[in-house]
Amino acid sequence: MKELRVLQPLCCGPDVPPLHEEAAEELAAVFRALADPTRVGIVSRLASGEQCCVCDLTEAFDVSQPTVSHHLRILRDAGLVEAERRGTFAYYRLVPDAIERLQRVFVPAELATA
Amino acid sequence: MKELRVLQPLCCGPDVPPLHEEAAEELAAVFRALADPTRVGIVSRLASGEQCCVCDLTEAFDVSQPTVSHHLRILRDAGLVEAERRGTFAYYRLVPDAIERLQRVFVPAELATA
DNA sequence: TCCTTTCATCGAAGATTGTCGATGAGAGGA
DNA sequence: TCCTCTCATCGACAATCTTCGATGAAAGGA
Repeated sequence: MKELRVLQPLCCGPDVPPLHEEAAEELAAVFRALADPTRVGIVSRLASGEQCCVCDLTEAFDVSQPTVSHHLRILRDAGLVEAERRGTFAYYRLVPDAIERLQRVFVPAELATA
Repeated sequence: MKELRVLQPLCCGPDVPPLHEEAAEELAAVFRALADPTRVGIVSRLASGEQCCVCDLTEAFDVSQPTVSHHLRILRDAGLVEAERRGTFAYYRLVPDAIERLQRVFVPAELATA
């Protein structure tokens, strides 16, 4: 019997049957972190490989510095970005594998066989 | 020169350089539609292939019927699900390719060459 | 025709979110 | 030591979101 299943939980392999309430909440939390155009822009920018300090992002996205810090905190809490302090600067980068993990959530139906 | 770029816009191919403000807003809108555990659950359920009427989903997710209708409207507006009326029932299913389109948004850095 | 069933919409209440200015903490130069 | 620079946190306000009960619309059976 082939069970088609498209939205996969973040944590486990492709053979976890339903999508528990807990997994749905966890997935929704990640999507919530990406549910803002400024945050999408930040992730996209960091995803191009470069590290950015907060002042770079503040300049790039036309919002105030506290707002950028706020967005970075949300992305950090969601496990999407991480920071490294050098002197007075804080350099942000994507968490390695964060994107790959997200891509694996969307498994095309014809490939998600059980 | 290889330009690494991970978050792709929804609309176009993989060779669209930055992520315009407009594309970021469009992406964020889709993520916003998935930023709720009930909606994640609905999409996951529909993604397993079966069609569901509203009363099925109301029974499955422990929220009221107007709330389910509200969530379905948000998913519909985001282009993720579509409805077909048969008699007094409304059957919902995933929009074909909606998941594949989403998966293509997350392009692992080492594959996104320009 | 009248009643029932299914679903969408309306209006309201409470919670969450995005944004800012003000402020604080920490590093480093003069 | 004092000043400057970078960044995080706080407090507040407006906007948005989630949820519900009440109601309306459409289909169909008795």
